[in-house]
Amino acid sequence: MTRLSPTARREEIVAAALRVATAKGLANTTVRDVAAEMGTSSGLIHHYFASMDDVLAAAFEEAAGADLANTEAAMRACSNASARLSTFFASYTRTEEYRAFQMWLDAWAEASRRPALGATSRRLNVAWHELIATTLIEGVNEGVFVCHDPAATAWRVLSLLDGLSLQVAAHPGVIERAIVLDWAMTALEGEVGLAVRSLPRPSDDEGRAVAS
Amino acid sequence: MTRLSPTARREEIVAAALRVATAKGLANTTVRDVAAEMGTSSGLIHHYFASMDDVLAAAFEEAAGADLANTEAAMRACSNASARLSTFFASYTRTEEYRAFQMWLDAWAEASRRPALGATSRRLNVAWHELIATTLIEGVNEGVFVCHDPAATAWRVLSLLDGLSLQVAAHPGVIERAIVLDWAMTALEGEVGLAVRSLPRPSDDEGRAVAS
DNA sequence: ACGCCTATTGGACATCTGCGCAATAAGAGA
DNA sequence: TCTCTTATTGCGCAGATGTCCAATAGGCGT
Repeated sequence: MTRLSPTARREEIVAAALRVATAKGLANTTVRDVAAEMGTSSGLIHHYFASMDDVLAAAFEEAAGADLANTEAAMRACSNASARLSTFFASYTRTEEYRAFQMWLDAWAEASRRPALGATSRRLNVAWHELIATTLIEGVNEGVFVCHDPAATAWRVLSLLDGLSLQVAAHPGVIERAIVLDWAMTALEGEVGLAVRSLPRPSDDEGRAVAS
Repeated sequence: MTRLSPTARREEIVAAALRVATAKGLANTTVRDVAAEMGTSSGLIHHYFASMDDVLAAAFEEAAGADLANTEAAMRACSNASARLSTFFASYTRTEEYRAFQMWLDAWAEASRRPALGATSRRLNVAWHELIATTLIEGVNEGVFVCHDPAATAWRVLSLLDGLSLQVAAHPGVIERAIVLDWAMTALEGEVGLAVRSLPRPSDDEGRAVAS
């Protein structure tokens, strides 16, 4: 259709791919889907991306990277490590649950088959881990957390959240989504020597208000 | 080729599908792959299964169901809850890591797209959960565990293992597979009020000897 | 030895997939 | 207004996929 600049077109392709992937999953997103979403020909996409793998990787990066950046920003606004952790949990479950966690499932499953998507998925997962690990170290330095191996604890917290969210997304009804946050925070409290429920739980109203 | 009885042929289809799925993932297993693996025509498969979804579900059930049964049997041979938990961890990481955890990744991702596979995946995940929850309750009754919500703790343990194993499978090198078991057991010890490292860690030699 | 049931064949069918390429046209600069 | 770069088209290609079906043949019971 209308002739766009390379950068603008590239961004629109990624945006369209993300819209399709959010609706039907990364693994089910095809070149023709994206072209139809944009209202252009399918050949156009290969003029900007060497392979579909690259398109999906860029779309995934767009979505998950934005979630990560939002969470990071929200945490930076907190004055202490405990508040940052609470914000992390609230932000994680908000973005991961209300948005499409199915995209993460697809990314993990496809990681071994699509190199670019796999590299992106890996990089983002590591970034999430470092976000937690950094906060744990800050908490230890503040004297409020007891944690002998922040990197290990961070992987456990992240993996626990992923594992629980995975059940919510793949097997609806097996775990009530509303309880995931509480369970994960309880586990972390045990890990860093806090009393159960000492980290304030964000209320459901709060979470829903921001998510809409 | 050789004419088999319906039950025998059905079993061979499932076995062949499992072999293919182990090699290249559930999501990448096609009717023709399975037929080629058996050395028969592809039409034969639809004489026994209404859809490919059913074939994959049966193959996944065969694999994951066997792992579950083996773990259950090994745990039943233990005399107390602590030993049963140690056996659970050893058995889980042995089967899940040395075998193809990729199959679980595919099952979770495909669960929303393939009804039969999704139902099987759900059922098996719930069964794993109940295995842990039951053992936790036994430990509480024995007076060795302190656990206010065994069902919640069981979901946390299982999800933590899934989340960690997921990283090992999807992003090789990000987490060393050898350390997953230790991390998960450490987390559980915190959950049930045991001292760190009080649950005996199965040695690597042990694990590798049984896995071969 | 014969007949019948059905396991098995082998390919047709319609659809989808990623990718590539020659042709077209839009728009910026001269 | 003309030219030239290149964004965009539209389709072709080769291969894959799930499903279905008429035809074949293997083997059990008579």
